[in-house]
Amino acid sequence: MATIRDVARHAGVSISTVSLALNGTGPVSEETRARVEAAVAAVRYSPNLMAQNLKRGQSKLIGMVLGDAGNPFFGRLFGTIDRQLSGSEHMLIVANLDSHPDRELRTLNLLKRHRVAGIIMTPLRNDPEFAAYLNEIDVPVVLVDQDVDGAYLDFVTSDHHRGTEMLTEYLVRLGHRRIAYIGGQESMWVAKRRLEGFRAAMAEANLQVEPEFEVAADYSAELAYEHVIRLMSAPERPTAILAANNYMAIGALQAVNDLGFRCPDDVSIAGIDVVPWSSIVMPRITTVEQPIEELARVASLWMMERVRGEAVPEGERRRHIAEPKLVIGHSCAPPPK
Amino acid sequence: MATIRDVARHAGVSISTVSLALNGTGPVSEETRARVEAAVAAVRYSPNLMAQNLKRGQSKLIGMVLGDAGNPFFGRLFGTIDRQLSGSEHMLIVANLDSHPDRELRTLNLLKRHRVAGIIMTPLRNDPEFAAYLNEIDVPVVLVDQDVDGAYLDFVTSDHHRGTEMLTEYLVRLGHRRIAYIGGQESMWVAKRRLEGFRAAMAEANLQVEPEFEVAADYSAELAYEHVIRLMSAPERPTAILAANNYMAIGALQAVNDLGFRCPDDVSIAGIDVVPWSSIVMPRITTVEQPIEELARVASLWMMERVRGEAVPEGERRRHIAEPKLVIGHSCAPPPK
DNA sequence: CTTTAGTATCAAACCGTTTCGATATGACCC
DNA sequence: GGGTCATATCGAAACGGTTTGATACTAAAG
Repeated sequence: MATIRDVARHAGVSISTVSLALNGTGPVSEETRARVEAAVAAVRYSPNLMAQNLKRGQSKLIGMVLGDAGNPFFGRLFGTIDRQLSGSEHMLIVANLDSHPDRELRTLNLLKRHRVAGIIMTPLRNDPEFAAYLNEIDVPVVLVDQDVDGAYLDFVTSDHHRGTEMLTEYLVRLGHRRIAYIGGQESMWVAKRRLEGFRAAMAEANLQVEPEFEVAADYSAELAYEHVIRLMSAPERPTAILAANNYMAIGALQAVNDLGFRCPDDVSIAGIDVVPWSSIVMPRITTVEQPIEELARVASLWMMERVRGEAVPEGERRRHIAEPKLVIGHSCAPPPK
Repeated sequence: MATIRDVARHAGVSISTVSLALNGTGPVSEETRARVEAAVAAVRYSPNLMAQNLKRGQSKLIGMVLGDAGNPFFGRLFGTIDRQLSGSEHMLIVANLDSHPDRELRTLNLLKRHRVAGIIMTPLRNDPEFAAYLNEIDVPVVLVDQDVDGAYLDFVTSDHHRGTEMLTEYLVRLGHRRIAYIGGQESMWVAKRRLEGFRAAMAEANLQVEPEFEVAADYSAELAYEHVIRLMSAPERPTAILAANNYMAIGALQAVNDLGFRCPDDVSIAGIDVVPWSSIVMPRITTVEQPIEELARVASLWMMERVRGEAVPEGERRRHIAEPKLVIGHSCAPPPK
C-alpha cells in the first residue's frame, strides 16, 4: 500500500507539503497541488485512516451494539443509522449480543480498545453494576430502545408504557374484560414499562387482572406458544391476548390456530412492534408500531453532535420519547357472547 | 485514556517491558509481571488497537458489505458471521448498500481507507469494470451469495440454479404446465442463475415458456404484485407462479388474494429464501431455503484463513456451493381442472 | 579468574500520519 | 539597502504502541 512518503517522493516534495495539500490545511501553490494530486493517482494513494486517527486523537468509527441481529427491528435500526452516517467518513462497527446479556461488557470493552468515537447501543443488562460501568465509560454513548436505570446517558426510545396502554384501551373499548398479557422478563426495562402500561389501562378501566393471565414468555415465540396453549385450554380462558412483542404475537396466533380457535372470532390477539410481512399474516395483527426511522434519526444525530464535540449541555442526559402508532389490523374483534 | 507510558511509570519499568509483559513476548520476571498487571488495573489501561494495528501493519477489523440490511437474509448472515468471529479480537465494520449498486465503490474505498484486514461482501454490481477493480484490490475478499464474473476471489453461495430447478420440477410433478416466473434484474448474477434453473427444468419437462409468463420484478414485492395482477387478469392465466425471492412471493400471494383467487386451490405459489414468520403466513409458502448458517460459516472460515495468512492456494479462487433445501408448504397443489 | 550463556530490562527506531516552528523566497515600502 | 510581511515549503516532533539490538547482571563452565 502506498504511503504518503511514496506520494511525496513521486511529486518531489516533502511529506508535510503532501499532507497540507491534501487536507487543504495551509498555503500550497496551485502547481504543487496539481503535482501532488497527480502523484496520488499514480501511486494509488489512499490515506491510512488508522494513522490519521491515531495522530488526530479521534476515530471515524462508531460502535453499534445490537441486542439480537436476527430481529428485524434491529436490522432496520442499523440500516437507518447507517444511512444517516453515509456522507461522513464514519462507519459502524456492529456487534451482536445475540440476546446474551453476559456478552455486553466484553463487547463494550472491545469497542473501547478499538477507540470508537462513540457507541450506539440497545442494552440488555439493567443493573447497578452495569450503570456504574456506563457512567465511567469515556466515550459518548447513546442508548436506544431500552434504558439503564441510573446511567447518565442520552436515551432514545418510544413510549412503551403508552404503547401497551393504547392496545389495552383498544381491547377494552371492543368490550373485552378477560385480557391475558404475555410479557418479557421483568428485569428488562422495556418489558417492565410495557407491563405497567397494561396494568395502568386495566386499572383505569376498573378491570381486575387475574394473576394467571399475566405471564412472562421471555420474548420467545415458543414460550408464548406454550403459555397460550395452556391459557386457552383452561376452563376460564381469556377473550383477548396482548403479546408484548412481535415474536410472541406470532407464537400466540399459532397456538390459537393449532387449538382450532379462530382469531378474531373466538379470541382477539394484539402485538407490539412491526411484524415483517404483517400485510400477509392472516389475520393481519393489530399492533403498536415503534417509529424506527425517528429513533434512528435522533440517535445518530445526537451521536454525531457528541462526536463533533458540539455544544451539548454538559453532563446532562437527553431523552427522546417517540410516540408509538396504533395500527389496527384484523386480529381483534368484540369478545364472543 | 491511559497509555502504555502511564502503566510503565506506575509500575516503575520501561514501556518496552510493559509491552513484553502484556503480550507475553519476551522473558519477564514473575515479580515485574505482577507489578505491571497491578499498574494496568490501577490506571485502567486498555491497549489502543489503532496504534497496535498501525505498528503491526495489520488490522483487527473486517469489512462486511450488505446488499440490503432490511432483508432478513442479510441480518442472519451478519449475525452468524459475527458469532463466528467472537472469540477473536476481530470486529465487523458493516456497511449497507441499500440496494444501490452505485454506492458499492465508495463503500469499498472507505473500507480500504480504514485498512480492514479483509472484506466479506454480497456484491450488487456485476460488470467488467467492477471485476477489474476487485482483482486489483489488495485485501482479501470473500464474495457471498452473488458472484462477480471475472473476479478471482473466494466465493460462497448456494446453488441458485438448482433451487429454481427443484421448485419447477416440483410444480411440474404436481401437474402444472402453465408456470409463470417472476424474476429479478437479469444483470444480477443470482437472478440470472435462478432464471436459467427455471428454464432448464421447463425444457427438461418439454414445456414451453410463454414469453409473457417470464417477467422481471426487480425483487420488489410491489412490482411482483402488479405483475401478478396483470398475469392473473388475462384470459390465459398461469396455474402456478414461481417467484424468485421471498419479497416477491409475498407480493404475488397478496395479489392473488386481492383478486379473490385462493391459493393453492386456484393457483399455486412458490418462492425462494426463508420467509420470516413463514410458519404463520397462510398458506405456508413452499420455498427453497438457502443454508445461511453454512454460507456464513464457510465465508468467515475462509476469511480468517486469508487474514491469518495461512497457506491458501495462492491466486486460486475457491468456491463453495451449498445445496438449497426444498421446504414444502401448503401453497402448491395440482392445477385446477 | 575469565568465558560463556542465559535472563531481565531498557533505549531507540519505526508504523503513517498531522502539525508546529523554522526557513527560504520574493514583493513591497520607506 | 534594510526592514516587514506574505507565501510556500520543509524538518522534526509527536500520537501509542511493538520490536530489535544493546546492556547489565547472575550463574555455570572451563
